[in-house]
Amino acid sequence: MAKDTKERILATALEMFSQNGYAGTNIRELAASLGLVKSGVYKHFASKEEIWNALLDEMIAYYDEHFGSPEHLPPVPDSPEGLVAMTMRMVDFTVRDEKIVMTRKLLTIEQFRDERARALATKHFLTGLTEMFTHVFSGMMDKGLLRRDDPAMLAFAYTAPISALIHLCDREPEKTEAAIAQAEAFSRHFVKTYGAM
Amino acid sequence: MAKDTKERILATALEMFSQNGYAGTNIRELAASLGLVKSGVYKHFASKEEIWNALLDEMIAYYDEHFGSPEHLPPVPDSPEGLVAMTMRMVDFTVRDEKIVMTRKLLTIEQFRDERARALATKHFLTGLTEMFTHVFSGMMDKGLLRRDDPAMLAFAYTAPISALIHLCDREPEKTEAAIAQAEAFSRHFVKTYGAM
DNA sequence: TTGACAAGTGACCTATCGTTCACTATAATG
DNA sequence: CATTATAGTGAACGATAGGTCACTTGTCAA
Repeated sequence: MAKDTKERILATALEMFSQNGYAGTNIRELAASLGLVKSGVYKHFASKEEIWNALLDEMIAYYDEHFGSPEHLPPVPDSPEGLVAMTMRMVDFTVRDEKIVMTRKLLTIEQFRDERARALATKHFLTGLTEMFTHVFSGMMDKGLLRRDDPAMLAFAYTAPISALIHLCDREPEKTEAAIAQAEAFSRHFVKTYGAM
Repeated sequence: MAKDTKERILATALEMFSQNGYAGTNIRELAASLGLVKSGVYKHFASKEEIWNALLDEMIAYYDEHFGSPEHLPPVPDSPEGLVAMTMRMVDFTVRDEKIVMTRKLLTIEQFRDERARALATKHFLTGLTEMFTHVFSGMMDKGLLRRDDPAMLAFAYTAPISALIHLCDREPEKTEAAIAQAEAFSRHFVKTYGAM
């Protein structure tokens, strides 16, 4: 009946794959948790692997849509404190949005097995963030808010520690509050270190 | 015949688990790659899960033995360039030692499924490194080689980006050279930024 | 009203999983 | 030399995996 079954399958697949991995997930359970029997799943996807591919397609499309083009770059903050605030908004969102958390876990788990997961993981965890903050820091230097320096290096030095804390939240959710506090402390330390005097 | 079969099983299990995950590995293949038949494996381990547990025991013991106690802390460098050199020796070793690479991949893959893997991952990827370099930076500040600052914060700011590059090498080995070069550039940038003037 | 189609069911298929067991070869021990 | 434990074999086990298929149901258009 439900026309959105296909999407519900993908949503549940994300849930299960991100917890138990592709190999550790079986179609019976997936179907059962949607209130249908496994053969019903095959009305929407030809195979388990096709579910996996569709899920990756969705994740890649989502990433490109939200972070792929220059028009999605965040605004350049007007003050050092603005950078801290923007960062904390991003961190807070990314560790609390369940779908994004599951996406990260899935990429983390499957990065060694699947080529596309591998590529998306690097973009998602490293290069994407660095590029984004290269733009931010470049703009802040132009505004005289940051000491002149290599913006790409600063972006890497800034985003990698925060990314590490985000991964910590994924791994040990009970440490989320402490990790967020540490992210804020780090962000302030960063602006103190690199802020224009 | 071979008395070391038990260890060979563990070595092969590390190889396979780190590539395909626990659920994605089967005992038949594992046994075959050792040149024996699957029932032979059960002469040494009661179950697949026992192999997993023994492997984790080994990894935990190895970690505690090599990084667990204060006596294993690295010497405090005598110059900023000494810090760069020490860092690069560590990075070079850790991305080229196959067993350590596989250990990291295994922890990465299984961190969401197994409690002990989760705990070891946090130590291995985050807190262990931070503690180690907190000591290093504290010593360098005492020697007047680094500007006075919170050594724990500096250790976090230093190790997290390097850790991110190590993960990149695990994920995309063909980028190893570039990642190592970036690690060195980052290290130099760090000492320039925090070095005592 | 009817016909076509999409969505879901339940029984069944084959392959493979982890695991067991009776058995054999070997090598050390009394 | 007889014995006994160890390491390994090969066939078989039940369970479960992914996948198929004939069939039913509900919906909507002609």
